[in-house]
Amino acid sequence: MRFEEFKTLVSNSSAEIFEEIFAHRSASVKIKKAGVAVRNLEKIFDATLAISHQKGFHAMTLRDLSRASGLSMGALYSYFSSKDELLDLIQDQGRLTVHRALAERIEKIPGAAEKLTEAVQTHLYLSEIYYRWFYFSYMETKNLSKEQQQKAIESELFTEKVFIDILELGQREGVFRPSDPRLTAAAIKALLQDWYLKRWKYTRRKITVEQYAEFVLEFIRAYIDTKGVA
Amino acid sequence: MRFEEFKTLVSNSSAEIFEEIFAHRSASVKIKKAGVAVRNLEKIFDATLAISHQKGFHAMTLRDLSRASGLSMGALYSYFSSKDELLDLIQDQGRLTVHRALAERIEKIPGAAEKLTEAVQTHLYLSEIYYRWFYFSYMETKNLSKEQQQKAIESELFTEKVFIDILELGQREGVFRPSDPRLTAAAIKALLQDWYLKRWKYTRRKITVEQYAEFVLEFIRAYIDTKGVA
DNA sequence: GTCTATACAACGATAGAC
DNA sequence: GTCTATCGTTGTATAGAC
Repeated sequence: MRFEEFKTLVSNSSAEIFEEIFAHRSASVKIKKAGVAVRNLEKIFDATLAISHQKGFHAMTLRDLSRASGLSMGALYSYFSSKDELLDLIQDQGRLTVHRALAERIEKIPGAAEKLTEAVQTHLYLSEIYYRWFYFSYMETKNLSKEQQQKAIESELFTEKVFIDILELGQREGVFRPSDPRLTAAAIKALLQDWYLKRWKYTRRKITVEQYAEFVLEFIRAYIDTKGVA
Repeated sequence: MRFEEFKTLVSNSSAEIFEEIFAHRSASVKIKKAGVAVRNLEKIFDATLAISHQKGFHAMTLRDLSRASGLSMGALYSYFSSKDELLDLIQDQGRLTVHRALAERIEKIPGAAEKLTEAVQTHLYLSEIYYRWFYFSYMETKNLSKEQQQKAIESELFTEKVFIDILELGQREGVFRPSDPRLTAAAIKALLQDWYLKRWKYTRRKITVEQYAEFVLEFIRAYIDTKGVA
């Protein structure tokens, strides 16, 4: 699938995200009017991701956030009860969005080789669209509470499991040669994560996400395919 | 080379590190006696890396550092003039140590295939020994001054260049098949960095650094070698 | 629902005794 | 060379007017 096509698919469901936070976290969000709450939650999340991308969540002050979001300090506290809770809110929401998109797209596809292509593309395309969240999620893990850190670890292992399952299926099918699925899946994840962790490098070199996806797939296939490189 | 052998080679030159900081940065370090300064600089660096590993440099307070290093707040300021300068000090020192070790070991070796093995092993072994510094360096990049961020980018590109040169040499030699050296080098770096970024995962799975080095080399060779997998 | 004004704790940094 | 005591600032969070 082409990136442009994927993008329109995702952006259609993107508006629902903030309505979902509002519905799920009404305990924290003290605002009653859904319209107002949804609009401001989006402003707050965007501003938080933007500032944290520059200098990190911990270095972002609530005065920074107030300025960037256009809401006063007092108003901010109508949407979360502490700075740490804001961190949790963003993490939870991001994971929900990403896992859902990943799981939905892969289970439909039959055949290990085709699943692998789909999974790699979906992960890269998603991280291209939500790249600030992916970066944020990676870099702020150690600032989380123990409970939330556990969720982050589970999330890492969940994504890895998707690839382990595909690799094992392919070995049973005979299209992938025998190798340690866990080490290979870990390597695949490392290659996928480099796309958003080193975004400055790929942007500078004018590599598109489609070109990178193509390269990563060739790189992986050279190692796992039973036949040689095409 | 085996990791244990590498370790003894490096640890012999490891004691000189802090004497070198003391010599190079006497403008910041106000202490006159070399013996005292070297001993305390080591305590300060170790404590900073340990605390930052847990909760990040920005979240580490100087009271934390005082407690962990065993020096008072006042004494700390005899070794650096601000918290930001401490960050620079550690970054500079780490880069110096790593670049020197990397360059020294690779230029001696003839032949692209052998250079590649040596470079991968050296990078992984170094990051195993100085893993807290590697992790620190990666995660704290965006907390640096613009000037220091530039140095971090140059450092990333320097390491990558080592691999680009090896790949191009191998293509001229005819032992590596034609491919984009920059994309391949970026992928190699991603695999090397995963070792210290996801240390918890590999520790949990009881993967040793030698096993990981072996795996990474096989993974890379499958893509770049002219002949198939051995 | 949003604002301004403010409380209060914790921070980096320094002065001066020893 | 290191300590304790303290300064001024900045951070998160809240109270109460509108």
